[in-house]
Amino acid sequence: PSFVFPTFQGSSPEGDFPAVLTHKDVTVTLENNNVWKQFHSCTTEMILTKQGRRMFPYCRYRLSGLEPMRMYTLVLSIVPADQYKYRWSNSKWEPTGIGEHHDQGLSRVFSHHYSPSQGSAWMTSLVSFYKLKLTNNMSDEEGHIILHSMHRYIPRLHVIPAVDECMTFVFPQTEFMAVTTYQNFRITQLKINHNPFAKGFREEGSCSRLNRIITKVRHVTEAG
DNA sequence: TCTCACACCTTTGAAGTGG
DNA sequence: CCACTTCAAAGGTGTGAGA
Repeated sequence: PSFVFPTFQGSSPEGDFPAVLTHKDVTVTLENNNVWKQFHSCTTEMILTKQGRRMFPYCRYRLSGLEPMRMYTLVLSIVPADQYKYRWSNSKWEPTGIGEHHDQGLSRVFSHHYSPSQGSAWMTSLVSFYKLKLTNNMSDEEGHIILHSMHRYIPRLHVIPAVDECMTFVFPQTEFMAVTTYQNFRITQLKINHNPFAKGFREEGSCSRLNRIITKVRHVTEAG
């Protein structure tokens, strides 16, 4: 199956994108659609690092309509959403020329760690690609997905039955900008508020980061 | 723009504990 | 045995300064 990628809009009204896609009796639900929609409305950004960075949000699906006894491999690929490179300018993303060529030889896919499994196994639990890591290191040997910073990408879920043809599912709201430093402050705030690993940066109640810093400074001052 | 050391946090899994 | 708790190590965060 081929896909037409949506045109770039920067932000879009909520509810534009389906949380459910169906192809040949197979239905895929983007389970964390609400979080993706929040990020997408600010244009999602994903950090690239040399050693590899997890995505947040990550792709989390619920599948139905698979043949229970059949074996399937589930794979996530991340492909360019368009041919441009971008810059963050005046609080907006704007195209700034033709992007880097997407090296097919270098492009990588991420096979879910339960692959292959029976259809029944895939359908009884959520399928989360939280282990997937993104890197800008062209010489990466860890098998991470290699992307170019300041380019726009879209994840695709591939459902591959043992011998039949591959089914590909694309949720436009999972599109993101690859960056090495967050450009949009609103994205940083969304990450901090939603990702458990970033809890240390939340400003809540009397235990805020600012208060802790002040306390620490006071401590050092009193000790010295 | 990119990289790194860092404080701060969650997650993981082994070891301990009681029924 | 099993279920639950405790604990320390491993490892995921954005930061902020320097390149």
